[in-house]
Amino acid sequence: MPLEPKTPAPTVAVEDYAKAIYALSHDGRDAVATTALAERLDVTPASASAMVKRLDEMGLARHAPYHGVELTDRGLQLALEVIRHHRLLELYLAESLGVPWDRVHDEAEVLEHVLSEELEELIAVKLGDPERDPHGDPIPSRDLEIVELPTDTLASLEPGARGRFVRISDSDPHMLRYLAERGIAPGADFEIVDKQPFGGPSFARFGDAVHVLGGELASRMRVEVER
Amino acid sequence: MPLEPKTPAPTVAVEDYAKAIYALSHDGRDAVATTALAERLDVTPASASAMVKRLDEMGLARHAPYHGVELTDRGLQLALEVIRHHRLLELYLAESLGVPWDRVHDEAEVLEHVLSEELEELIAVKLGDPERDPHGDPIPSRDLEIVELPTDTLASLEPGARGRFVRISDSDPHMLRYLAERGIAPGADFEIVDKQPFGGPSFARFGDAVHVLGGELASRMRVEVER
DNA sequence: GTTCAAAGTTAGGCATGCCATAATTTCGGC
DNA sequence: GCCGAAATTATGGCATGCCTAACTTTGAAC
Repeated sequence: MPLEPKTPAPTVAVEDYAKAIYALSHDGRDAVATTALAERLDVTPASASAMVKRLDEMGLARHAPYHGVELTDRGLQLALEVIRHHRLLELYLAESLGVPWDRVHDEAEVLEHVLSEELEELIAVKLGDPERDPHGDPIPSRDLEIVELPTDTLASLEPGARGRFVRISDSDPHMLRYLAERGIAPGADFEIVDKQPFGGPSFARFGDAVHVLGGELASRMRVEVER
Repeated sequence: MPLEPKTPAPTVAVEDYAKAIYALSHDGRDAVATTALAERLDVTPASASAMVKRLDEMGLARHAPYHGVELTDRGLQLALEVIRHHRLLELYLAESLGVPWDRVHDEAEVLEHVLSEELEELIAVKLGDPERDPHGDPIPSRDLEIVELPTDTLASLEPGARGRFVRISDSDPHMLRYLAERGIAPGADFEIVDKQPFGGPSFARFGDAVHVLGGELASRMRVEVER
């Protein structure tokens, strides 16, 4: 029996690079600058350059020197697989184990790289093949399809606007805790009551209470606007 | 603020060595031979020797050259912590996610090294601070106490003996699957019906059915004998 | 006590993986 | 065509953990 040219299992670093490229390519497929990648992963551009070269050799990315990286189909698959792991884990940890909303990200960040396909499947089934994680991020389906809905930021809305808060980046625990403490979670409907200009806070009514949402926070909160 | 002389997090290999030393020292504290360690971990004696030296330098073991290794208190703690992770995970995977009995070991083997203390705690609480894993192995308590009950092997019993099957090593999936298929699990009461000499099979009645248990299997099944 | 095999150790290397600094090249707008 | 920014290469370091080969120690047999 001839030995297959077995692909070695991707390392954690490789998976992180694939995820980062995916995220920076606007969840799609345009080219990503080495420097942007380096910054996001907190390494020097030289290191990122070297890794990108490796991803290319591994067939996970196409690297046009001086012109950025793109994921290949296989690279995209890898990225989506890891993201599926991450988001399923986030939801699972929150729902089944009661890990606080603002803590699930860090746990998932580690576990995503070691989750077996078998466990992934059991978790997905147990959760009923969910489509979004606790932060409102879409979970790639079993066959790695993902639907990224275009959204607005809450900060962009003027007083009188109504909508639904649908999503927020999972990477800033402080913002998450702040929102969690106030009972604001993806899925909540709101109405903009007031807004200060120049990056100032928005005042939004969620249920009965009006909350003050600082400019930075408001610009991270993704919303669907009621038309 | 002066920097603490922070101990670097133990690597997976270090944790595995600590576990192996613990297991080979008869769940206790006598010295373990380098070669035995090497064999169990499937490395050469030279490699084991080098690693043992490192454990010593890390303060996890005491290595008396040519006279074996023992775990220090810290090493023992580390081993028990990892074992607690492993066994809690085994039970959790089996109970909460429905991972088959004969598969939980391999999954736990990976996850034990990355489980955070927070998750460990949530799992322990969710399971109600269990004392045994699905194979009947005792789970170290929160403060890392562990009670290893002395047991006999089923193979050592003569016809007429009655007892309870309490434990079997988790590391051989084939045996586990064999038992699982026959509905034999730790906790089951049995009676020895017949036994062939010279490592031959034992015939044991579990419930209504009499099962044939080959010599090797029977000698791995730990039992409490009814007095 | 000497001897000798087994057990154990050291010496020296190798492979992987990932990062860094420094020096150089390329790009693209002006 | 020049120039600064972006990116790349060239080199090297460090951690891990394994191996083989050669040596040392131990302890039991005699």
